[in-house]
Amino acid sequence: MNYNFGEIEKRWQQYWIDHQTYKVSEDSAKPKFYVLDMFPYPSGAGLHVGHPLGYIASDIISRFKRQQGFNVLHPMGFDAYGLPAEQYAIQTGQHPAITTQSNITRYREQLDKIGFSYDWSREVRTCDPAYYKWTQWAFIRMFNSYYCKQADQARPIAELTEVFSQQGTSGLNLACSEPITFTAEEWNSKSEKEQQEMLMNYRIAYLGDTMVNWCPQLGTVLANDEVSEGLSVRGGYPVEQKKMRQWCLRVSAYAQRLLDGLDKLEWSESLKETQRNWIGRSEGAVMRFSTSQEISFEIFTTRADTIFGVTFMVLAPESELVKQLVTAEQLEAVQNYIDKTKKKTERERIADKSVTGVFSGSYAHHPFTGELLPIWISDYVLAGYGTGAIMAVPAHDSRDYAFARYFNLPIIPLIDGCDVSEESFDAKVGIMVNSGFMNGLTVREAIPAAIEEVEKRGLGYRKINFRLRDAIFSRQRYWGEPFPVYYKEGMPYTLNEEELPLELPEVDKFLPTETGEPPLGRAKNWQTSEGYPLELSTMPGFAGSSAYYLRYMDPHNSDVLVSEDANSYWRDVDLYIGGTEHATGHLIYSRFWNKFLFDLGVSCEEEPFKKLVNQGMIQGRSNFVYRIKGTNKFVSLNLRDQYDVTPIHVDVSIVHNDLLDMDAFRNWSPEYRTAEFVLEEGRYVCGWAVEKMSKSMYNVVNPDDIVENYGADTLRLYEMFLGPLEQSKPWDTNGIDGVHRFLRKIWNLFFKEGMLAVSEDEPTKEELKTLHKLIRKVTYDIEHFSFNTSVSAFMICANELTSLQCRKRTVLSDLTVCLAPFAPHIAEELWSQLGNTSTVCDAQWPQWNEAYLKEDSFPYAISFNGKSRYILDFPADATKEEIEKAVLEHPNSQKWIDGNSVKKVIIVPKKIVNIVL
RNA sequence: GCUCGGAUGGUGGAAUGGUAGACACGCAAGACUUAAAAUCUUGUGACCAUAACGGUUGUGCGGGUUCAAGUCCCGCUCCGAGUACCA
Repeated sequence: MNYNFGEIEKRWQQYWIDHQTYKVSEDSAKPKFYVLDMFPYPSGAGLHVGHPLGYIASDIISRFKRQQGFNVLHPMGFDAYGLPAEQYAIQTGQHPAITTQSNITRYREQLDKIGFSYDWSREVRTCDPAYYKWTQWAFIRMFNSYYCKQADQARPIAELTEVFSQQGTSGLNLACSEPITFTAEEWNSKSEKEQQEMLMNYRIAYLGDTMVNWCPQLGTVLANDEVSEGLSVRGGYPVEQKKMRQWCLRVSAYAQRLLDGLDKLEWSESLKETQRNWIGRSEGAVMRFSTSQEISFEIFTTRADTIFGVTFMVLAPESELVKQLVTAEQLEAVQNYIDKTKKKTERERIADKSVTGVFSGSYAHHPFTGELLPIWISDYVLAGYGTGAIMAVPAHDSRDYAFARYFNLPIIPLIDGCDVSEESFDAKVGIMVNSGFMNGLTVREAIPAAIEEVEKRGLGYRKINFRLRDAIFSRQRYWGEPFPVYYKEGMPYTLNEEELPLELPEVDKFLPTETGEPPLGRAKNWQTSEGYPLELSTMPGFAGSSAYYLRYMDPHNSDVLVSEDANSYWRDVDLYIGGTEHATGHLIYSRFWNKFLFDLGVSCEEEPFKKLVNQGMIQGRSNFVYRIKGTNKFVSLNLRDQYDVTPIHVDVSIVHNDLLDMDAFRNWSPEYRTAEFVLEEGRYVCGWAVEKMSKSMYNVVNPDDIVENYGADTLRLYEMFLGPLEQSKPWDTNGIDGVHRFLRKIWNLFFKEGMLAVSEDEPTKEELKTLHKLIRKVTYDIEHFSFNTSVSAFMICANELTSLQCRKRTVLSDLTVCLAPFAPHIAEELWSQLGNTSTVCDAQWPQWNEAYLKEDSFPYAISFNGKSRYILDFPADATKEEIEKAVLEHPNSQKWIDGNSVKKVIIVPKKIVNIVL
């Protein structure tokens, strides 16, 4: 009987389906374990070999935990809303639902071939109305909530209107867009519409006029995490700043909790750091500056200690203050400057590092010295951060320094001995000078002292600022969740929860309307039953992925997002595996969303993902042939220097171990039909390079092909064997034979000349040692996500058992159980061949026995005067005297002792044995 | 600029401060074969040496701690990732 992986894998996959092997339900008798993959967006290209990497790792953990007696929840679904399907729809007219469905079908086929232990009965799709009902439901709840900073949680907005009518805003500390105060009388005298407008200031989901990232090519706004270096992440189109009225989520209200929560999570330090930077907490002070005009304005600074070094002020061009502070003489120059900066896209503004700015004509008064400080306008100050205005301290801030140098403004150094002739001194160290009451203090002491003084004099107050902005939640697109919102007299109202889901309507075209409205403007009867118009934007991609892990707990419940029973059993995700690219997007939004649901009492854990592992990216490994210029002749890699050649990408599927299949190459493209080759040693060797996996580089490897040629078990093992899970690495099919060979070796331990040849004899001590070494190593490795070394451990074990000719049932049985998480198909087959009637996934994970692992001998390190060292083996129970004697009699030691005046010999196993001569 | 990673043979990569290079690929030699493929066996960091034993050196560079450093500490170089006028 040969290892016929194709037949075995197909048969067992069918068995698992027929027996619903991986279906799980709540079981209070067992501890739970929730293993989650980041669900994929089903793109048209299908899966390449890099996608399953994380899925294989999570599947190994799932199967392992199940064998250890856990009740494992391991679901999968699809993040089905997204731009590519819609872009494709615009080009072809094909409805995105159809494209998405066929892509999902293809993904599912590809995933099924790899033998994952998903409970597919729990599948969710974000575009399914039964699913997005709960996305819309959460939105309604956010709309109907405000954030109370005293209680530090979200609360129903009805509570707030009650309080407003009794005491106005007095005594309240609320997260809001604009800080405003009013009395109960003022509130009560407002009209319904005016009250609604004021409530917008506090809702967690609110409609706000904000500067947004507008992408003209995509025809939609984008969130900050969807923009990178001024270009859209999807598509790479330029993005510009534009003021628009948009739905927003008050994520910023949760900034501190999002920051604090990180400490308790088992995430990689680098990912936590990325989130900390994104949240961007900075402690400082707000200071008020009066001006030569009627008004005064506030700035934010983290360096209050540098107040005596302020020589000018700067406003962001978009700041409201500009209008108020510009003088008549400067009006034209300022207007020109603002027009110029407005024309720049975000990208140009970032790329252009040259110093620009214009004087407003006004002056601010220095709060301590009363000196006049010119107020400038420059785009190096951002409208969106702090107050959109700064105090400039050129001596101690490099940007202020560059500006001061360019416009010839004074620079006052404040730290003893610092040299600001060439550059600013930004470091927060040194002794203060030229600083009035702070003179003689260190910078560390001066910062709090300055804030204290500012507060005492009533010039400002301590303030913590966050970089984290509210999430912009509207997209002017078709293929997304519709908002459960309608408009009455221009004010938004949400639908009742009973009216959900509000299904995505059909449209004739997926483009904006002639009047520039989003595609939903084309939908017929897009209004409530009372005839009020419905919202035309749809929700962004991250909406549907923000709470999907909760839905998996109870995916078919039509009454609630997740029942209390299901939620209190599954609680949170014990292990989440996915890519780092979601660090500042999905992983922030999800945490925010979950915290909101936690405040509502829907989710019983405040953090959704306890442990998170980022699998590395699998890059492509391209192959090249070298064409001699102007010919159809190709020269092998190591001879190419002798010719003038052009490297050409060649499809990796016709290259094996970097050797070109020349016939296949001639058939690959008509262009190469007549290709000739210059060979080395009769072979054509291709060059290679690590590049992104993409069609144009001909380096995409499809997992289906690997499964076809080597089997799913080989693919699974090989992906793990490639290197550490978290490391990015190129895919290189070259080494796969070794892994495949290992599986055949395992197979051959069971079968001899086509027959099962398993012995019932008791295993020997040596055989037990080999087995238990494996169990210990693999158990440890799985718990530490070191799958590459566990595959090695299996290979060593197989080699040892082969050379021991070990065919003992007890040994092979445990070996099979250990192998099951990695290579489930072959393990099932061997397990059933051993006569078991249950599946190997329900077999108990074996425990190793230390007694079998005891070493007979132990290596001792012997060093002479700390200058040389030998390692000698001694029996584990050797006494100090025996070791001493043996060391001194050892020829190497004698040689060493004779030629050198040795005073001290040290023998070190775990404990040090000193021999003093 | 800042933050976080990383640097070990021809290649991918192993090494709780304790025999560096496990395991695998590749390569070489051998066995089987008419031959090739497949399979199996042996060898494989570099240098020196040998009939054989063996020796020297070696984990990006320079220091340090230690009986002992790829691993810990200090200072560099290079590479990768993220982030960026965040005051």
